[in-house]
Amino acid sequence: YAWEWKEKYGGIILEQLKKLGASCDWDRTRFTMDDELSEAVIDTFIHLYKKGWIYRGIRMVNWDPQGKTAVSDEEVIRKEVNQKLYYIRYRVVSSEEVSSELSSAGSTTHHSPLTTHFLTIATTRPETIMADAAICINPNDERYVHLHGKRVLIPLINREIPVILDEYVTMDFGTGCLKVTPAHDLNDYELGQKHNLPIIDILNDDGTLNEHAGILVGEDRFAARKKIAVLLEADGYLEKVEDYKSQIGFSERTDAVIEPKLSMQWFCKMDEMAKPALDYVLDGTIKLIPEKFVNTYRHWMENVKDWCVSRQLWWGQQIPAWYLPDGQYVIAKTREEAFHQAKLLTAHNSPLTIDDLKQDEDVLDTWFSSWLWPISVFDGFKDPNNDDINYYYPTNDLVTAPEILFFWVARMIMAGHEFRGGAPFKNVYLTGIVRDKLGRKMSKSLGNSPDPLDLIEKFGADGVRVGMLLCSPAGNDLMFDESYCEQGRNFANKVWNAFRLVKGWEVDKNHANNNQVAIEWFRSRFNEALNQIEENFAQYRISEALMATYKLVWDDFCAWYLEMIKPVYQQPIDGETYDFTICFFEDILKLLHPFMPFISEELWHDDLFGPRAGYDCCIIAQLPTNGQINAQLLAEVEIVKQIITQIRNIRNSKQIPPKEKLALSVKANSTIDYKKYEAIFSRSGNISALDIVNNKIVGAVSFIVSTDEFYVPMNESLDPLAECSRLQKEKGYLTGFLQSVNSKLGNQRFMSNAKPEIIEIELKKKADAEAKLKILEENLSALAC
RNA sequence: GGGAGUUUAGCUCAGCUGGUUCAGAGCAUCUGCCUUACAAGCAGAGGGUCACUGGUUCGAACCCAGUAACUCCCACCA
Repeated sequence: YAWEWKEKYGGIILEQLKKLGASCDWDRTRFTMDDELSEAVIDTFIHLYKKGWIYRGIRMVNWDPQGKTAVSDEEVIRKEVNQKLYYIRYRVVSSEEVSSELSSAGSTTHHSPLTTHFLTIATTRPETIMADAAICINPNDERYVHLHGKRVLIPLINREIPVILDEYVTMDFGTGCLKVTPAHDLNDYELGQKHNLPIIDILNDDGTLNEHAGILVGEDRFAARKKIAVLLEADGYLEKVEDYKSQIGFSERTDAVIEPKLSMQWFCKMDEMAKPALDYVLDGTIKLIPEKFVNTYRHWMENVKDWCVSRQLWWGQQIPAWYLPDGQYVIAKTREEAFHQAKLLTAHNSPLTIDDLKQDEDVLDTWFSSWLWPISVFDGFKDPNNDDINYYYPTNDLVTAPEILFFWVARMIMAGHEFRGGAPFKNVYLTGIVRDKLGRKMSKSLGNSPDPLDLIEKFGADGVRVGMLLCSPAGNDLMFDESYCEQGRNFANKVWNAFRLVKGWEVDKNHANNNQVAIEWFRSRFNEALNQIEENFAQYRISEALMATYKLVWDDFCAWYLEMIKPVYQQPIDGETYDFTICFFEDILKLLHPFMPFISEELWHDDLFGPRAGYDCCIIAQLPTNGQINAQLLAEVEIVKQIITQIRNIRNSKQIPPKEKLALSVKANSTIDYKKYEAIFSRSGNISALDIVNNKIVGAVSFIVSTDEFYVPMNESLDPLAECSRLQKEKGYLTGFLQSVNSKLGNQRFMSNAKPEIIEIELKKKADAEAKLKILEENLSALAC
């Protein structure tokens, strides 16, 4: 990782070291990688060179004239700056030269002879006119049809340049005439390439004008700008000057204005490598998760440009190119080999010595070593058939950030194909970017990134981890907020408290187990959740897997299961229930471990779970395997839970304390055997007795769950009016619901078009609603209202 | 300018070939409880014109078209 970021931070590290007073020639100190990686990088470079995929070419770099170095894109800071837009006249050369006085050029608005013999361009950089290679106009621009095929003279130096046509020029910006300066602007360079224009570089490395400029030689670019404006003005070439705001790049280190500068660089051809790398992703050999990145990836790969692999830095792998004094070069692994090759290039009796060779001072792009990572990390270059690489290549999952999908991931795929003949991994999981609550990227300059150690101090390592994972929905950025960590801490606390409860139980082996239903229910519920969690993991939905685990532990295990089996105060628990509970708890620890490694491991080794052998650790414990699910039991317990909720509601609304026992009578219309759940009603609902009845009970609070009727007798008499309005309200809702179902079923086109199972569901909805309505009406009439 | 994506409850997000997972989850909020594991808790409750407009369909959060806002990547304007 240090290597990966060296390009970005290498300079900063050097500065710091210098400040500390380290004494050596830092500017000439190279930081290189370990020998084996270094060798692999050089070998692959040579390999690609021999295939003809490495070549030298011209590229525009960001040049810092003050630091006299090239700077990377990340080190260029763009700022909005007030500038001047200079409107400059160029004289059109024509056969019928009209001699006219330039000095009285005040009236250009109407058709004076001037407008036909001059064209006007707008530029923020008048000092570069000496580097102009052409004037470009849009072929569709009707204003300038008369200029097609003409030539113009650059003011002051009177060099003749052509007028070229290209749709690149926007007609409504400036004057519609663009000066083309291939040496000092990237777009102009490309335009120049397209139209075969000469490249005239008028700037020295320190930003002063060189002899190619012809005038103002030796002046700094900004001084030259002012002076040339004066000269143009004096000779009547300056039409006007406007204020103009635009973005300008500044060097991060020296704050100098960045100068685009053409330079020779090493390139790696991409088209032949991109094709197979694209295919791996399109044919599913490599899966990108989330899938949306496939589109981006394809777009990139189809429009890939050749990769500039050389960098003007001191830290990095030096390019294995060696120059002869005459400018020729050879590519070789060592100086000796280079010398050997170089001799072949020179005449027989050449005086060339090995010391005459000069190695290229540029280094390779950081990604030129990083793309080898999946192979080099297992020593796959030096020893291509070793056990590790055979086992780990291709690996299952690569987890990385989407912003380096192209820089790193795509290139690893290319390198994998080229150097090992296959994809380096099967799945790429792209994480989100961590942002703060306001959606801003976490960064040092904004100061909005919390210190992880502070967070851990506050919420615990598990709490912070859970917090991070809770807000990591698959494929989205994560909006980080401390409250998630708080939730994580609370969850860890909950687990701890559940442990304390179980730990405190007295066990009586002779006690009978009357918790079979609860135990069987939880086992089913656990298996159901396990399926769901596995499925979430398989789809890389980490936050959802966590939430499913969270709910299993908090709701099902703590809130329901433990409450169901919890022995009454100071009573022992039976041995069987206890043993099952310990097993469940242990399985839960295994599920929790990926999210909460510390607390789960800590509890794992407590003697509550029995003695552990030396290496019996939660981290390597096998996850529980899928077991049976009793679907009917699960469904029935859901109904039981609803009933208990209803009872709790009654307590709430009638201000009955939870400690006071209530009786419950059931008039079952379904086949559910409620007696089976009596223990649960008793423990979780504090129900004294469960009676199965065949008739309605008058004077009791009634409610309906599913299609069964429940009655809770009250000591005090009920307020019939309040009961009545409650039932009326429910009736109103049901009637409306039934109406909508009926209208659907009455619709001919629905009946003929909808799938049979949909119709069946609608029919069941209708039947259920009707049954409920019937009960409600009976209850209402019993209340006599 | 080119490309990709997002828009569902106060917040962060599910919603998997249009119909029981259809309007959901967690957090936050409100109400009542210091009930013997847990107030960092328990028990309840409220809360949404599924960005907007139109279309397709018996039926749209979901499909199509347009509009708006936001985000990211790449290229950057004389």
